[in-house]
Amino acid sequence: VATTDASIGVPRRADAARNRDRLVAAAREVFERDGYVRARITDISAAAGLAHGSFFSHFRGKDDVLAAVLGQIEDEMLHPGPSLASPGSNVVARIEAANRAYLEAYQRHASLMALLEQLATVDDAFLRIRLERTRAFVDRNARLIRDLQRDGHADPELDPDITAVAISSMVSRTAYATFVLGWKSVELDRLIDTLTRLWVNALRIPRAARRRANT
Amino acid sequence: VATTDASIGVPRRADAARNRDRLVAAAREVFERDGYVRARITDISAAAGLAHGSFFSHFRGKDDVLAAVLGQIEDEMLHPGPSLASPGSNVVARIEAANRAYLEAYQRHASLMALLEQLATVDDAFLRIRLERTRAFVDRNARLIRDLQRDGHADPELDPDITAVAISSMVSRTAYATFVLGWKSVELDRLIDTLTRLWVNALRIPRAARRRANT
Amino acid sequence: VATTDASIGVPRRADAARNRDRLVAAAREVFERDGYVRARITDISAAAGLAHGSFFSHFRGKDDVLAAVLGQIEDEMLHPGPSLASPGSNVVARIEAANRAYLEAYQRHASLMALLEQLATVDDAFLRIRLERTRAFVDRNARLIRDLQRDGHADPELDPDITAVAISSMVSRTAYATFVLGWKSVELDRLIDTLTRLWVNALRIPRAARRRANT
Amino acid sequence: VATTDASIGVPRRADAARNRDRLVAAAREVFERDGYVRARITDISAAAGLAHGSFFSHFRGKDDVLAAVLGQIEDEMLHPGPSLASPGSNVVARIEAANRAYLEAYQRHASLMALLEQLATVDDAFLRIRLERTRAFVDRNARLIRDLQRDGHADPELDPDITAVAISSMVSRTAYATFVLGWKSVELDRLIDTLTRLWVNALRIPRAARRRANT
DNA sequence: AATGAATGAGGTTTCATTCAT
DNA sequence: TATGAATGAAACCTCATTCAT
Repeated sequence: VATTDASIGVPRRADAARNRDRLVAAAREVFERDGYVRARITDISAAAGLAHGSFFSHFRGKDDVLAAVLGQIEDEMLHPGPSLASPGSNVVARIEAANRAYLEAYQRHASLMALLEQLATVDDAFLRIRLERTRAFVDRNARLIRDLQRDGHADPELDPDITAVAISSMVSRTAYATFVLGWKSVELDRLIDTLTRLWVNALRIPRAARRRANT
Repeated sequence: VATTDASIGVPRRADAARNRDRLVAAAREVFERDGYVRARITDISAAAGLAHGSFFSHFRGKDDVLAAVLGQIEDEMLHPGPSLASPGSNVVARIEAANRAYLEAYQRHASLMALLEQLATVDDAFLRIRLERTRAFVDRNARLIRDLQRDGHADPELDPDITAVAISSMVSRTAYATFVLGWKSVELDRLIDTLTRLWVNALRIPRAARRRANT
Repeated sequence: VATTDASIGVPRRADAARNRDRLVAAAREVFERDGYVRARITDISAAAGLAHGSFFSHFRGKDDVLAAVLGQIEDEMLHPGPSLASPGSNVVARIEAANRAYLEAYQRHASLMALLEQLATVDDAFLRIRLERTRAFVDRNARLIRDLQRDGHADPELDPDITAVAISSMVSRTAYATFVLGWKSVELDRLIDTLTRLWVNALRIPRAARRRANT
Repeated sequence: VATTDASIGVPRRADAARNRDRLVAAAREVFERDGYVRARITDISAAAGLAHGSFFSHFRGKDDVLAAVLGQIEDEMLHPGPSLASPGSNVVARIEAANRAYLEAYQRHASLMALLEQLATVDDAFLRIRLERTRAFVDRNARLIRDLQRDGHADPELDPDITAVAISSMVSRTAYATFVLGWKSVELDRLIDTLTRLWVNALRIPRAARRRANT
C-alpha cells in the first residue's frame, strides 16, 4: 500500500497523464461504493472509460491505485486548519476552530472517511499509516493538555495521554456516526458546539477561558 | 447473517455436535486472524481438523458460520453488567461501574471486538445489527443525561442526544485503541479512572456526586 | 446397469425387504420427476423415508437401483397381450389388439416411458437393453410381414426389415408424442383406430382382412 | 438456451472470433461424444486448445455454448430442401424428394441428431424449441393430408392430425434407428424407397399417382 | 500506451460413497 | 441393518495479471 508516489514511471504521452487521473478518480468512486475488498479492477477501468488491461499501464495492482487515491485524499484532507497548538488566540476558540475544520472536512468527505475506516480494518499496511497520522494528532493534543495542566487550566488528575486519545476518539467517532452511519440528522453548528463544550468541560478548562470562547 | 440458531438442523449424533463446535471455534480463530473476507472455508475446515467438504454438513457457507460465531460472541459479551440506569447508588459510582464492566469485557474479548469492527465495515447485515445494539445503549445514556439535566446535575446546555453519542464513542473507541490497536500499554484502573473522570467532567456533574464517587 | 437381480445379497431381516421395496418405489418416483441424471441418492433415500446411508445397504449405487426399477417396469409392461404372431384370429384384428394393448400400457405408464426414452439417450448400457427388446419385437413383425407377403396378403415390394422398423417406430413414437409430450388431447380409440388403419394400409393388407377387422 | 447470437458481446479481435469458433466446434464434439450432461467445460476448453478460464471470456456457461452449437446446427440443418407443399410435380414424387432430403441430411449429421434427441429429453428449454419445429412440420403434413382427402386422393377415414404425427414419427424415428442406433446397414435408396412406399400406401394414395412415382 | 483476450490459480459447492456407532 | 456424519473428488466460476497486436 503505502507507496504514495507514482508506481510506473512518469507518463510520456500527453493523454497518459489524463488517463491516470481518470483511473484514480474512478478507483476512488468504486472504492467508496464497493469497499476496497470487493472493488474489481475491471470496474475501475470501466468507470474510467478505459480498457481492462490499460489499468496495468499505470498501476501495478489494486494496492497501487489505493496508494494514489490515498495521496489524493491526503491533499484534500490534510489542511488541518488552525492547529490546536497555534498560539495567539484563546484555548476554547482554538478548540472550536479545530473541531469546525475537522467536522466540515469530515462531512465533505464522508464516503472517503468510510473507506478509510474500512481500510484500517482490512489492510494492515494502511492501518499502520493511519496509526502514524493519528499518533501525531494525539501527541499534539497530549502536549496541549500537559501545558494546560501545568498552567492550572486543566483538571490535573487526568492522565494526559489517555485523555488525548479519549478526546480524539470522541470527536472522530462522533463524526463517523453522524456523517457515515447517518446516525441522526444533526445541525453542524449544534454538533460543533456540543463537542466543543464536552471537550472543554472534560478538561475542566476554567470559566474565564470558556466565557471568552462563547464571545 | 446473525441468526443464532443452527443452520442445518440440529445434529443428531454426539460427535457431530462436537465437530460443529470445532468448526465454529476454528471459524472464529480464522476470522480473527484473516478477517471475514480473506478467511477461506478450507482453512476453517483444516483448523477444525475436518475434511473440506464436512464444513457443508454443518453450514451453508461463510455467512452461515459467521452467524454461529456471532451467536457465540453474543453469549459471551452480553452480560451487560451493572446498567447505568440501575438505581440504588450514586451516579458517578454507577458510571464507573459501567465503564469497568465494559472495559474488562473489551479487554477479555479484544480480538473479537476487532472482528466485530471489521464486520461492521464489510457486512451490511451485520452493520445493521450493531447499529441496533449501539442505539439501545445510546438511548439509555441520553435518558440518563436528560434526567441529570432536569435535576440540575448536568450541564443544561449540552444536547443530550449528541452528548450520548459522543460519550459512548469516547469510551468504545478508546477501548478499541487500547486493546485492539494496542495504543499504549495502559493500566486498566488508570484507564477506567480517566474515562470516568472525563465523562463526569464533560457532563459537569456537580462536586457532591463526584466526591461520593471517589469514596 | 443391466443387472436385474438384487445386488447386495438376500435380505436377512424382515423389515429389510420392505425398505428395499420402498427404495425402489422412491427411486422410480424421483427418476420420473428429475430424470436419471439429476436424481440424487439423497432424494431417493428421503423419499423412501430412510437415512441417506441406508441406501447403500441395498444398492451399490444409482445404476443399481435403476436396474431394480427397470425390473419392476418389466413386470408391469411386458404383458404384451395378444401377440401379433398368435394365430387363430384374422390379421387386422390381431394388429388392432396389439396396438390397443401397447397404447393402453403406454398411457398408464407414460412417465416411465419418458424415463426410458431419456435413459436410452443417456446411458449406453441401458440403450443396449432397450435395443435388444426392440429387436425382438421388430423381428417378430418382420416375420409376420414376410408371411403376409408370401401369402399374397401384403405389398410384396416392401423390404420386410425396414418396414418392421418403420411400423414399430410409427406406433411407439406416436405414443410418445401423445402421452409423454402431450401432443394433443386425443381420444384413445381414435388413436388406436387411426394407427391400425395406417398400419394395414401401409402393408396393403387386402380388403377381405380389413373388412373383418372393422366388424 | 437456444439464443443464436453471441452471448458475451461481439469479439473485437480477429483471433478472438477464431477462438470462439474453436470453442463452439469443441463443444459440439464433446457434446456429441459425452452428451450434454456429462460434458465438462474443462474438456471443451482443452479440446479447443484453450485455457480453462478462457471459456468464460466467450460464454457464460454450458447453457450458453449449447445455444451457440444449436445455432450452428440450425444453419446446417435448416435447408429443408423441396417442401412437401411445393406444387409443380406429382404428390408421390414430392414425398419421395422430401424423404430423400430429410434422410440424407440425417445421415450426414447423425451424431448431431443424436445430440438433439438427447437434449430434448434433458433440457426442457430445448424440448420446447424442438416441439415448435416439429409442430410446424406436422401441421404442413396435416394440411397436405386434408387436401388429398378432399380431392379423393387419400383414405378419407384417416384422422389427418394423428396421421400427420404418425407419418412424421415413422420417418424420423426410422432415420434415428438407422443412422444413430445403427440398426442395420441399410442402403439409403432402399430406405427411401420403402419409407416412401409405406407413406403412400398408408394414405392410400391412388394407383395413378403411385405409378407416376415409380417412373 | 491502449486494447481486450488468454491465462490459471484460487475459491466455492455438490454429492456419491465410506464408516463408526 | 440403520443411521447420518465424514470424506474428497469433481466441477464450476471469478478475476488479477499477462501479453500479443
